[in-house]
Amino acid sequence: MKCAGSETMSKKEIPAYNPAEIEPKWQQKWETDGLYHADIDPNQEKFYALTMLPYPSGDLHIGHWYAISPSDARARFKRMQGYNVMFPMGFDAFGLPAENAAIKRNIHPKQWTYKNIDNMRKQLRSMGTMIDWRREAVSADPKYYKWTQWFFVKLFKHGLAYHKMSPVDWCPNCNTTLAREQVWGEDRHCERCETPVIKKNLDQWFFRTTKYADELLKFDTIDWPEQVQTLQTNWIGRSEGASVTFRTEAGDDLKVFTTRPDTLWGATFMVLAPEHPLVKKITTPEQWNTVQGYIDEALRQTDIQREATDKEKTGVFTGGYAINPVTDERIPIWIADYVLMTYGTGAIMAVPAHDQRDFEFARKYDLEIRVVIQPDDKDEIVSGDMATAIPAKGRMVNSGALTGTPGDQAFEQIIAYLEKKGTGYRDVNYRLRDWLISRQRYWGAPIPMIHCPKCGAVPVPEEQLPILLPDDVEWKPTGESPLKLHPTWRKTTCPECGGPAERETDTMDTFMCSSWYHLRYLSPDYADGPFDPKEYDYWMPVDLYTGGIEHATMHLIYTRFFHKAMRDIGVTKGDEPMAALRNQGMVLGEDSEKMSKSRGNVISPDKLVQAYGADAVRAYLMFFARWELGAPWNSSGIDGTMRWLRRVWSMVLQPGQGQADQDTIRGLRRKVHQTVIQLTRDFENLQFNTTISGLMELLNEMVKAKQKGAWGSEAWDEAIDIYLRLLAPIAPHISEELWAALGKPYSVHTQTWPEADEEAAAEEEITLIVQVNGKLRDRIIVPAGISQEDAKAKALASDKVTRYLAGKEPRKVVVVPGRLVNIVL
RNA sequence: GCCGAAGUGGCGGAACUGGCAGACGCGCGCGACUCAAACUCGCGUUCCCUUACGGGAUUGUGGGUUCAAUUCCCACCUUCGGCACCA
Repeated sequence: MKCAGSETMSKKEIPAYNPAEIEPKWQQKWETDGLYHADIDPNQEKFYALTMLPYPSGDLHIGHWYAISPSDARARFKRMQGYNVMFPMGFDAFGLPAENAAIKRNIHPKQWTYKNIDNMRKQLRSMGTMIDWRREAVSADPKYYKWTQWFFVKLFKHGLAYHKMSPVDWCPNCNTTLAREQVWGEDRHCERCETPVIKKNLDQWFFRTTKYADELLKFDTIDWPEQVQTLQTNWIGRSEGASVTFRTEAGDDLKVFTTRPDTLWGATFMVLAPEHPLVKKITTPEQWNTVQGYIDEALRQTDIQREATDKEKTGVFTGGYAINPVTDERIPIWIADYVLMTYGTGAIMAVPAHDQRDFEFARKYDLEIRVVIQPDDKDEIVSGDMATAIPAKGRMVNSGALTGTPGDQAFEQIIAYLEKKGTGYRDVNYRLRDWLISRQRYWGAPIPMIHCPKCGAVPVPEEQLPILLPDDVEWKPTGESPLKLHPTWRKTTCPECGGPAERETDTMDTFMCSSWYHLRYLSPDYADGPFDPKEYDYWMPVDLYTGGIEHATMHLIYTRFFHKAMRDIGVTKGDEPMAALRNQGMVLGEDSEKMSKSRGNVISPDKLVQAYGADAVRAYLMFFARWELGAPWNSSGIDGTMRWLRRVWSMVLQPGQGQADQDTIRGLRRKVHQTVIQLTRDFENLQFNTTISGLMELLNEMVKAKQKGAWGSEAWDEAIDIYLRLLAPIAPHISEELWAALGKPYSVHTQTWPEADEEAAAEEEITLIVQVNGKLRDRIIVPAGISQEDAKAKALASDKVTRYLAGKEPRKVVVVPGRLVNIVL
């Protein structure tokens, strides 16, 4: 007889599980041994596992752990499966927070950044990751940004970088311009500091992302989440339609884009954006004062005020007229701020009967509303009776030669008509804008361009790169680029004519640095190019990229654009940089709010590591939520994970006693091999929470088997061996320590992933579910291979069933082999 | 307004292909150990009725398909994310 008491009495003294002792010990040894070095091996299949690199803000946040440690476990799993896995790390080291912190504390941004990097390296090591540190890349390092600049020059030479004067978004707090993607929300605030942006007219550098708009919409060769595909597709905003040219009485042609060319006969007026360049020419002298007044008013308003959708539409008549190219009628030209200069041509043909905005405008200013589309499922539309516009497709009416064209043909017919007439053509428009990359700040890669009064904008010759960032600079933000205020830095000579010239003083958006960091990891010290082609050919593309969804329309569009542009320039190969992408969710504070210092709900990973050890923190982060969703932190939850690791510890080290029977042994092996099958599947699918619960379940079974005397048996040794290998990716330290304690050959991390023995995993007996009218009435233990007839017979013979049958014949009996019998009365 | 995701016990979540809803863990309750507490271990824990046996309800709501629905279909509600006068 065995009871808790006798177990206690026979207990041998085993060392306590002390992560503070074993974790640094193994981290050191792995480092010394170069255990995680990833080198080209043509005989082994490669796996490039990449996690979005952190900004060196000072401390690793629990969010970094949540992003990195499950990804690390996944990479370790792949490695045990036999892949040659590269898991690199680096730092997105340029950027504003360094300058802001430097201003506050009066230390140099470089010093601040590199001090933080040192600290974060230490923290990343304490996590027990399999990072190959030889491949680390730091974007603020001249040997890195030399190539960022080199890429800029390449883009410029191939016509993909250009500068122009334009109204751009300016963050008055960050004192710099922002890309369209970095302006968020209804109030158009800065993505970083949440200050509402304003417009400034500046000469700025852009990358021609719009050239790749169509290709960026294709996702068929990559395994990316639907959500990211949708976000990018919406962001790019492709609209198919037509460009139509209207003559004006003032002489100039007016081009508009429309997605509804089939409504052209209903275009009864035109509207220009107030900033439209033709406004001056079109406006008649009598109307000039009114128009000028309206433009002044529009310019005084912020974008937010102007673009508020609930605002009543306003506008003024210019006095000018255009000619509708299909009706040859004179139609008035208005200006109104509901037409945006930034989309299409900044001018529209207004079809009030079939566009709600135009309808509201027409009603307010008493302009003609002419019905030209009649949907089949609606009564005849009478313009005077309309309460709203009818934007639906339908048969063309009042449309000259095309009257009667059915709705499904209208689009093609009108395009053919316009193209034949020469007044319009099929066209496509995008919401996507070119990427504004100029930043008026110090801590970034200088744009390698020279402005020569004679030759214009000339790229710095490649052999002169990098253009180093000077250290002796006043980096206080004044709204001007700090580099502009440096006494000597900007003065140079023109590489083309040799005359005096000036350097570009803006620096690059840091998203440019992070568009190619995955390439620098390949060979961070390579001096003959941005990367070693040998490394590229072996490792690229990235096999699994993980990171937050917040970059869907920023980094993840930029890096795809960058890759495609470089492919066309001949630098990279293949169409996409990252073959698969997965997003993790966010860890919220215990109050279910986003963690922030001001809320005081920040969880410090360092303190958790001190209290529980890295293995417990890693495991808890993998266990406590669905990885792709995230969840609020729960402080007591981690105690359960710690308890589990301690139980693993004593299960392995504490000997048992007795002799187990065959059923126990068979049951043990069954659970072990079933767990192998489950964990292999779950790791593959990044379902980290169930890998942990699977191991917890197996532990519970093993402890029971041990109590029944399984300890010391062959099956027990096999179970322990497999358990430690399954645990290794999740909790690398404790598994290594226990592996060593059992005298197994170093290292558990170079072992192969266990193969399931399907036969051992198979169930011999199953619980047959017996339902009556779909309700559970009985469970019967039967042999796994039971025939349908036998299952039916057993179910009908069940006492509990006969009670419900009450002598009647069932109408129907459904047998699902191996699962259940449903008796329908 | 448009696009997308998600709604399962007190909480985080599980359920591979339509087949036992609630695995695993937290929390909680009872018990063992202890002078006591912590740790640890054992048992219980969706809700309602019932002393019990047992029964009923239940995966946001309402319908539908099916022998059978957390899973498929339709409508709606809530929450979150994105976009927003995009012609």
